[in-house]
Amino acid sequence: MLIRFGYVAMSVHVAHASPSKTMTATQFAKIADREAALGKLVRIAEENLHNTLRLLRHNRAYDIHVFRFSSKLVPLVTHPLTEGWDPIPRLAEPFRELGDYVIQHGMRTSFHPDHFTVLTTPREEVLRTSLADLAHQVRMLEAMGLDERSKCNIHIGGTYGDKESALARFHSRVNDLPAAVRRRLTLENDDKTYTAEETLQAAEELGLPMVLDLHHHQVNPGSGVAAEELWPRIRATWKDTGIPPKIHVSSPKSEKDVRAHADFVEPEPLAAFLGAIAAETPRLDIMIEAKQKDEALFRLVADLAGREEFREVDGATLER
DNA sequence: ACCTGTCAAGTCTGG
DNA sequence: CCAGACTTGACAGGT
Repeated sequence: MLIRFGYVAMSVHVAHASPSKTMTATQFAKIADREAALGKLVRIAEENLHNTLRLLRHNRAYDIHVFRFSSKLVPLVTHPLTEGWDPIPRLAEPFRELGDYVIQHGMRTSFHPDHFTVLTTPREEVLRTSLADLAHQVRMLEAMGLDERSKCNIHIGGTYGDKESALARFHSRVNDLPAAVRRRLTLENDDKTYTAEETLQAAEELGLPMVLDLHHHQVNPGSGVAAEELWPRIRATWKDTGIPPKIHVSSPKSEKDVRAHADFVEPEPLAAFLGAIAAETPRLDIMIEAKQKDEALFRLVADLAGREEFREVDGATLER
């Protein structure tokens, strides 16, 4: 099994490289000249895109092939204050440059909208903004020239006191999505509401790939079925995508606060999981969600690479 | 340069 | 019906 590792949005090693700089809505509203205010947002977005490219170069230097873009690359883009504003044409060049770099170096990239994107919502307005968010992220991937192997990963959402009807809404809303959006979706089990089993069932029914989050499964295990038992079905959801299955790993911050992310990743549970699935899984991509970002990646890879069962292929790729 | 309260956004719980 | 928790990087305003 070939395993690649990646991290989320920002690096603890590359200084002053935030890809999520922003402006508050209050500040935006204070600027009388709307064109000037929008121009400022474009400048911030350019800086975010530039910093993202710096991060990709850093990733390349350390053999990191998996990366999640910040969901805040373009500030306030789906805010009501900027209604009717379309900054993507103005940002075509930096987006294209990012995408070219990703393609040139064979990287796997994705987006993961914030928890305000909820397709299960009964509220019309929330659904509208959720769809706008998704559409925006897909447009950014398109502006980068990245094909449908670059995904947008979402959770199913809330229950509103009735999981059955929430799931029914989820199904019909996914089916109503524009094809270009739907084909980019992946579904992830969450840490409170929709278990890995429930998420898997929805993914199978909708024909979407499922991202298994091992930490979420640990704190929201449902019936308690082991992740490796679900794995053959989860793996099967990736069959026709042209990309390896992806999982998320992180560790509880503390016993008191098990859902929060720790600085680093405990290697042991992951090593055990990988041992259980290695035989049936030729390739796997692992997204590390730890506070110490790429440093957590380096430590985890070093730990695993030191074990007998693993062989280091490059700085962020292992063979098991 | 550094500190602290605040920030666009949703959902859920509890009062 | 409303306040607070959840969670998080960065802003904004102050020293």
